[in-house]
Amino acid sequence: MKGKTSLKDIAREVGVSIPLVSYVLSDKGKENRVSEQTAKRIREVAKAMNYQPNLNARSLKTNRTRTIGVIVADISNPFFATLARVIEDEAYTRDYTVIFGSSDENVDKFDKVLRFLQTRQVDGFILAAPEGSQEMIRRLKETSTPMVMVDRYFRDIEVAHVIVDNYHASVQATNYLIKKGHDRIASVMYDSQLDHYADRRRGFVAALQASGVQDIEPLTAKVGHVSLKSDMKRTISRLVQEEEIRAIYFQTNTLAEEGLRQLMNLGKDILNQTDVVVFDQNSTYHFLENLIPYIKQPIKKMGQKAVEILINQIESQVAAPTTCQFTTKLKVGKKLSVNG
Amino acid sequence: MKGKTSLKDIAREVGVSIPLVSYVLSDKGKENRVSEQTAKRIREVAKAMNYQPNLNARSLKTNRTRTIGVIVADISNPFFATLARVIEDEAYTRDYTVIFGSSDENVDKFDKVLRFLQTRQVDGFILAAPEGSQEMIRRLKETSTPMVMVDRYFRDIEVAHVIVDNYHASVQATNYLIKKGHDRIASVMYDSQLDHYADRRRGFVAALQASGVQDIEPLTAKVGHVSLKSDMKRTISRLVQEEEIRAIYFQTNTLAEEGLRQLMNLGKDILNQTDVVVFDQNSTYHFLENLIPYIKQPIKKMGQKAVEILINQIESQVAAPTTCQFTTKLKVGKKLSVNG
DNA sequence: CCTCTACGCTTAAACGATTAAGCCTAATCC
DNA sequence: GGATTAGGCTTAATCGTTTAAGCGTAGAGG
Repeated sequence: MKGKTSLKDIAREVGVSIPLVSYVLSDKGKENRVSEQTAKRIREVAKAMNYQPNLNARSLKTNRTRTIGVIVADISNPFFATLARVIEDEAYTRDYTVIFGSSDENVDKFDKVLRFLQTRQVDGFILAAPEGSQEMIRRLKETSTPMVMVDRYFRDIEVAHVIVDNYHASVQATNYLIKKGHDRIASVMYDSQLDHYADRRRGFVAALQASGVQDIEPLTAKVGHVSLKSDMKRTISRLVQEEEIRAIYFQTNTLAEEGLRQLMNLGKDILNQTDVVVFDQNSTYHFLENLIPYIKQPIKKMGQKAVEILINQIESQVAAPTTCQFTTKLKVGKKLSVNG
Repeated sequence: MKGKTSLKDIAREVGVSIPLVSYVLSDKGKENRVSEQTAKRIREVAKAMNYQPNLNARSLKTNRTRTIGVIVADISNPFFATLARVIEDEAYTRDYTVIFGSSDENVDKFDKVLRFLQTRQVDGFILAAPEGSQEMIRRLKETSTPMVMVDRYFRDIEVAHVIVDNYHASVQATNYLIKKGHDRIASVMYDSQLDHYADRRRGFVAALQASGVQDIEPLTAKVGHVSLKSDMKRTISRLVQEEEIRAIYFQTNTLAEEGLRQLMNLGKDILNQTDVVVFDQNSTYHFLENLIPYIKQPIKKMGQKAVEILINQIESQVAAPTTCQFTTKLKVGKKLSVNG
């Protein structure tokens, strides 16, 4: 990356001062009364020398980097990978750069990445915050750092966020299983205090209660993030073998992925007998789309909206937190009988 | 992001000059004979004021940003998402930041992203270059920009790269199908000039020839990137229905995903009768891992190695292109008969 | 003929950091 | 006791860019 040409080089070549070159190349020639002749010459030389502005240097002066920091749970998780792609595209078209970080749902790591990105002078954040990160979000808010929360939010902190209507999504999912004739429906969720999970849980409970189910506790199962595999194994075994449940609503795609694996382990008969609904599609069962109904989130719109809101905050000091809640769709394909 | 504290603020607070603060906070106090007393005071104040260095400003002086640019085909593709995650982790532990960009296998977009990242003063690149990008790679090489190519490489440009032994991987995959008793084996690949695809093709051809197959042309099928869906539909129809082939080796995961979908469309009987091998695992059939044998690439090692090589180049001007070729494994699970 | 304005440019200062060089005082050396 | 050295700091320059302010010259206006 050596021998990059700077304004100085161009100025020397053309025989003018540095600011003049700066004016011309940032299209402020007119306001600064640069003669068209000189301007033309400067542009020519700049092109010939393949001038690329040093955005870091510019940032120093302008105090704006046109860079946004995005922290998600795990960039290799399909949901976040897709979201990341959308954010990247949207940001690039607006001439912003994106720096990603993964928190692994861990507060300390989240904090570390956050600070790291701040050190990089990002103009703002798009965050899928982990459980227990309220303090950091408050800290950001106090310093009026532009930010938008995605996927998650904290009910008691007023921050711009882009989410889906998790409550009604869960109602949709649960009702689907009810209408399929199941009277005993289980739901597997993460053991987490995050509000969007609580919303999903409430939706599930409400739908069951509306259908007359009373004793809901044994139908819900919580698994840990780090102990996912072992917890899921125990959970599926309990639900399917002990409780003999044949309808499960997995509240995230990672849960479904592991859950389906465990269902398979119990044999294809059980797998085929069990009706499953999943929150969020996942390419995991993409080519079996017909098989697993799923709650479809408008990821593309969510990502674009998040970028839009964030950049509005950054560029015009919009203080009022903008909130955006999208509705989901339950996608049900024709069930291709695997027993065919 | 306002009210950030700078060296100046600390200096004023402590009552010393800016450089003194700089020396202390960058652990160069000793060399510069700062008294332990002053140093202590500076550290205290820095902490109290929550000082975070402005890495952009530092970069301006040091001419190093500790940032690397990573351009892949599509960050939402599982292979690249996983690779991205590995690169991110490895970079973070080395105190480097990563900026990602997707090229969509499109040269113009690749060039655009490349220039964009250069503008951001990245110290070097990790690139999965698209077809036809030789010119840009050469340009980077001429300016001695540190870089490592991953997944792909150009046979005629000497650049550090981290790839797998594509030739032997293909031999493995093809031999697997041969050993399963198939005498007519097809392979679907992208219609691309990229050398790693050529290597895969050669492996396939060589394995077939070694087993005595002569007329290989009708057994190979090329599909386009943009016209993937329609091409695949036609291809699968030709191979499976006209040629009555029941063994297919898909040379990438995206090909397999679409190919399997098309196979499904032909009915589950055909899907079940057809033996498939895929280059690279994909969470698409992750929970059906038992079903589809795949060529496993050591993504984690590849990503780590790429970062390592790149940072070596950046930090010690290692000019000699380092090359790293990993071997793959054919992963075959027990075939779970889908027919029950 | 003197002043004013327009024009086309330059100088200067700043952003936040790094790094070389210099200055002053007090202690050490022979 | 004069020179040297060590210690503890400051000044100055610089990275590439932006932006405000200033400075000549020439033509217009009175």
